[in-house]
This record gives sequence, C-alpha cells and structure tokens, in this order.
Amino acid sequence: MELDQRKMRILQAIIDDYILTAAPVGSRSISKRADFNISSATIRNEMSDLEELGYLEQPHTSAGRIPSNKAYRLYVNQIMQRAQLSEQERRAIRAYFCARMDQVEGLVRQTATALSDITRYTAMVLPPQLNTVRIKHVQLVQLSSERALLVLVTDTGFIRDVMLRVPEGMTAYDLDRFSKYLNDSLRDMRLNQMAVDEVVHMGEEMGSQRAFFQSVMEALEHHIQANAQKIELSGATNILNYPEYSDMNKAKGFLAAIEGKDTLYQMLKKASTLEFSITIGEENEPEQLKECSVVTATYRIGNEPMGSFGIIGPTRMHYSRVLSILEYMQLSLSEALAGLLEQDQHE
Amino acid sequence: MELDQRKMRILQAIIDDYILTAAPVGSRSISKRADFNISSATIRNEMSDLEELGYLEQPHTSAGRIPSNKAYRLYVNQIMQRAQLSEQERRAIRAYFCARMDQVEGLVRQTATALSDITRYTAMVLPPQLNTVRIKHVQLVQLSSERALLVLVTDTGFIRDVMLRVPEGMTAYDLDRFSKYLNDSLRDMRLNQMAVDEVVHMGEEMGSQRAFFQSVMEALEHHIQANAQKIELSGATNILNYPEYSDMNKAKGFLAAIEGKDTLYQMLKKASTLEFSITIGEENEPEQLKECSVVTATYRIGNEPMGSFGIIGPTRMHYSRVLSILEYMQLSLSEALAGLLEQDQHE
DNA sequence: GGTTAGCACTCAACCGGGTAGAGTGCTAAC
DNA sequence: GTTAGCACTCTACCCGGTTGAGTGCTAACC
Repeated sequence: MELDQRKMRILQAIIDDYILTAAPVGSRSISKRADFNISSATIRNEMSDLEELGYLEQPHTSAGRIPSNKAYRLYVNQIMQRAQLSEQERRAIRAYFCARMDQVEGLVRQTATALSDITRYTAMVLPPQLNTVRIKHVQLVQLSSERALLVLVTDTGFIRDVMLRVPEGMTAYDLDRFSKYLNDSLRDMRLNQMAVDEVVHMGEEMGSQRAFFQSVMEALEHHIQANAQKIELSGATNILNYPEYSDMNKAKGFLAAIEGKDTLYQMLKKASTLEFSITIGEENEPEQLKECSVVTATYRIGNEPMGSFGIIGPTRMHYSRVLSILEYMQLSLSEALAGLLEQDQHE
Repeated sequence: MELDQRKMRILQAIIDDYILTAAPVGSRSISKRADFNISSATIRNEMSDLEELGYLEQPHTSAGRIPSNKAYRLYVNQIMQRAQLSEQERRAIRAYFCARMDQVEGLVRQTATALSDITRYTAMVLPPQLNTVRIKHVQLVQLSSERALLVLVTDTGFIRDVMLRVPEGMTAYDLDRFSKYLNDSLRDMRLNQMAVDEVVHMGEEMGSQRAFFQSVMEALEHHIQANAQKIELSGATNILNYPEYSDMNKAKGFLAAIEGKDTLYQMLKKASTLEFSITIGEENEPEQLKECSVVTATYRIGNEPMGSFGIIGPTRMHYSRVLSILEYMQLSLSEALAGLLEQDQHE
C-alpha cells in the first residue's frame, strides 16, 4: 500500500503538471523531464499501478491521467512542500493593508479583495466573531411611541442593532434609565457569558418592567449572535477562468452555491477551530462544492481566535502557493486588527 | 418617419415573439398568426422597410430579424401596454413580505430576493437613503485609551458607526458629557441639514475640545453619508439562464461588472429621482451593461422618496411584465416600510 | 526481475463536404 | 398594393476520414 520513492516522485510530477495545465498528463511528457531518465514505457507501468491504487484516473482510454482526490490528499499531507513567497508577492499583499483602515469592516473587505486578487480564486472572510468579545456600551433609542432600537457596541468596535417593541406607556425617560441600568450591568461582560441565568437573576430586580427586560435580553441572545452570519466574499467570478468551469451548468451551480452565503458561513465557522484546513472535493458537504477544494486559515486578536478566511477553487489547486499566501495573510490581518484595536484585549 | 398602423403591429409582433424565444423572427411565422391575414411576402416588404428605418436587424442574410434597441425604445414608449398581474402573482409577491420583519435591513434583502425570484432577472435594491432622515441618538463609546466609536441612530432605525481617535487625556467621563451635548444639539435634526455652518457655529462653544469636535463632525459628514454605498443584490446568476449570455466571456463581463457594486449604486442613485426608469442597451454607461436593460422604480416612506430598486436583464426583456411587478413591489415595499416605522415621519 | 523498444489499438479533436431547412429578395402576375 | 413563385444564401447538422496523443501488451534486453 505504501508508495515507493519512485512512484511518489512520478505522482508528484503528474500533480504538478496537472495543476499547471489542467490537461491529462501522458507518460512521455513525464519521461522527457530532465530530472527523470526513465523511459515512457516504465512510467506507463508505474502509472498503471498508481491508477490501480486509486491515485490516478483516466478520462478515457487513450488519454493521459489526472490525479484523483486521494492523490491530492496525499500530496497535501506528505508530498507538498511549503512554497516561499517572493519578496514581490509579500509586498503586494502588504500593499493591501497599508491604506489606513479605521474600521474593522473595511479591513475585512480589504482582506477578501487581497486574497482573491492574489490567489485568483474565490475568497471569503468571516469577520471577527463576537462570542469572546466584551460589551462596551448598550443603548435603547426610542424611535416612535411603539418602537425602540437596541444598539450594542463591543470593544472591538462592532455594533449590532435590534428593533424592539416597547410596552405601552413607556417614556423616553424610562428608556434612558433603562439604558443606564443595562449599561452598568453589562459593561465589560463577554457576550458568551451573558447566559440565561444572568437574565433571570437580573430580571428579578426589575419589578414591573420585567417583561420588557426579558424581551430585551432575548433580543440580545437571538439577534446579536445569529444576525452576524455575514461573510465577505470577493472574486466570485474568478472560478470562470478555470477550464473545469467552462461548462455553463457547473459554473451556474457553483455561483448559486456561493450566492447564498449560508453554506460558506457554516464552512468557515467550522474551520475556525483549526489553524489551517484543507478540504478536497468530496470532503466538502455542499453538493455543489464537491468538485472544489477549500483552504482556510484562522486569524487572531491577541491570543483569541477571532474568525477565519479562505479560498475556494478547483480541486486542481496550487495548494502550496495558496497555503503560503494564507499564512502570510493570517499574519498581516492579525497584525492589522491588533493595530486597529490598540491591543486592549486582555486574556 | 412615423410608422403606420400596420408596421407598428408587425413590429410589436416581432418584438413579442423575440422576447419569448430569443430566436430571429421570420416573415412566415408572423403571417401565420391568427390575427394577421397578410402573406409572408408582404410582411417581408414591411420588414425590409422597418430594417431600413433602423428598427430591425439581421444577424445574417438568410436569418429572420431581431429588434434593435431603437425598436425596444419605441416599444417601451408607445406600443407596450401595462400587463396585469394575475392574482397568483400578486399573492406570490405578498408572500415575501408577510414574514414579520423587524429590521429595515431584512426588508431590503427580502425585496431583492422577491424581485429576482419573480422576474428571474438580477435584482438590486438601494436601501433607504439617510439624507432626509432625522437623527435620534448620537453616542461616543470609548474602546481604548486612544479610540472611540461614534454611533448614530436615525429615526428609521438605521445605525452607522465611525471609529475615531480621541485626544490624549480625554476620559470616559468627558466622552459621556460630549455625547450628551451632541445628543441635545443634534437630536431630530436632518442629516442633510447638518451642514458646515452648523459645525462652525456649534464648534465655537466648545472651547478647548474644539479640535476633537471638529473631527467628530467631519467624521459624521464623510463617513455616514459616503459609507452607505451599499446595495442589496440578488439573483446575479439568473443572467446565465438567458441564451444571450451562454458565451462565457460575456457572462464573465456581466458578473464582474455587477460584483463591484459601485456602478450599480451609481445607477440606482441616479434613478431614484424618477418614479420609474428604463434604460436600454447603449443607454447604459457601464461598458459591460451595454447589452442589458435596466428597469428601476423608486419607493417612498410617506411622501419622501427613500431609495430605489430594479432589475437588470438582457435587452430582450419582458418589459411590460417587469414594470407591473416593479409597480406592485413599490407599493408593497413602501407599505411594509411605513408599517415598520409606524409612520412617525412628518413632512 | 525490472526496463525498454516496438507495435497495434483507441479515442477525442479537427477538417471538409454534403444536405436540410429556414428565410430572404426579386420578379411577375393579380 | 398584394401575392405566389423561385432562385439564392447561410447556418446547423450529420458523416466519414484523418491526425495525433496516448495507452496496453509483448518480446527482447541487461
């Protein structure tokens, strides 16, 4: 089952070639390479073995071979070596971050643009997740006699808002007092600490306005966490540059899968527990991404993992290059975020 | 130059047919229609005239004719009659709005989804513009020793935020006092009234903290208005269902033009002075939309025009249907918004 | 036993000719 | 002014032949 040295080298050569050209690789083109002096017939035998082992596939009898997903998996796990980014590429990446950003949102968007521009794949960024973040300010703003807006500001500079119905007879003054109370109680609390027992505990002190208080806390729980299911996307059409998506229907399927950002959100969310992740072809659950590979990385603020970002492309992907880019991007983004937030995040 | 009755009817028949089938229309297929009893030869003569006048084009000598942009323009201006929506269609549209929405953002998104689902074209919605809207609340929230977040809430329930640098030595208490002051001064003011002279006038009372005040007002002016250049897009891939975009490169061009939402924002912004607008082919400035038509409508809150929405599709578009849908949508959206904001908008 | 040259075979892609069919333009008759 | 008839044009499609890349197998070689 283990592949010997030579099979490994041949497989690598095939994968490298295929990643570059998208065309099935024949035995002769391998044997002609300077660093191989084996005849094409021998390569053919080896390739036949590799096919039997499930690493290669043949589109049809008289075509060359293409790597299987299993081959990519092996390649990623064992064969591939991290590519070095050229100084030029590093500079290109840094250039995206040097425009002074004064909002996290802009930074996130910039990251997505940079990623898709540089990799030429489709890029996605999950903005900093709020769970481990602290509340800086809570405010109830009266909009009309029946409606108020609950605004919440976190220490990372994110704001969220929820529209609420206010009970009959509640005045702007009441709401203001209420805001003060909420503010005093919740300030510097973490969003994921704001659990139900707290609600009950705090609710008891509220007396007559308890029902309203309850609805405020529910709104906080429901909306603020769920509502954040946004991701930043860039370069969705990059996929159209790759011949595997020259078929209209495939392209349509891919773009449709991406447009509803839900699936991507799920993937990024899941991936944000891992430093890096690579999922190849069938390993992706969404039906329409089963011919793609997804590579993601996680970024941090201080030590806290805050979100993740990644790219989607054909399984025939330049994995090593992408990984290097993600790695450098991870660094750049974490730095930029830290700079933006002036590092007042204490563990 | 004026077209006689018969030419008009023939042109309409050709356009109707072409909109439906996307295939060049021949003389025989027109003469066979029940409501025409003219021979194909006569139709041919008429078609030849129409071509000379610039209303028809021939892809090649032995093909039928297709309508020119000039023909669509004539069609839209004079021939077309407003289609009636079936009760079923109305119900379908209303269904999108019946899920109770408690945020404008959700409503905007829902509108875009509904539009693209029902028309099967690409839909875009410009969210309510803030210019004529009133400020309900302003708050400065300290994030770190050097940074604060300026949060602004409008009476339509929109929030905007800007990150600011705070001068050395300013305390949370100072910021709070500052917020109170801003709040008292700006509450119920309209965003577009908040002009420079006000800034100067108010700034004079500020004494030592005048510089900071200036930066706050500048931030308000710059960011809050410019930053809102977001539009909601839906059904971007719908265009791929139309044969005129079966060519990959065209499709790519279209999708790329749409991805950078700037152009669309400009178009919608411009269109939001008109109740309805239809631009056909070359009439669109963006190079890559010169083979498309764009139809937009404006929606209101109370009497105030607040934004616009529309669809993009091939020039061969079902104009009458689209217009009817937009019209009904305009009503539904304006109603939904009014309901959401409880009509406390006073002229 | 692994390696290699040689050869027959396979299959997609391309090319050219031939045909069908839709549609036109023109002319002559009504 | 309208129409029938006819020659003409042009695309789309099918078909058969050819090319070329690549394989699998076999027999010989080291």
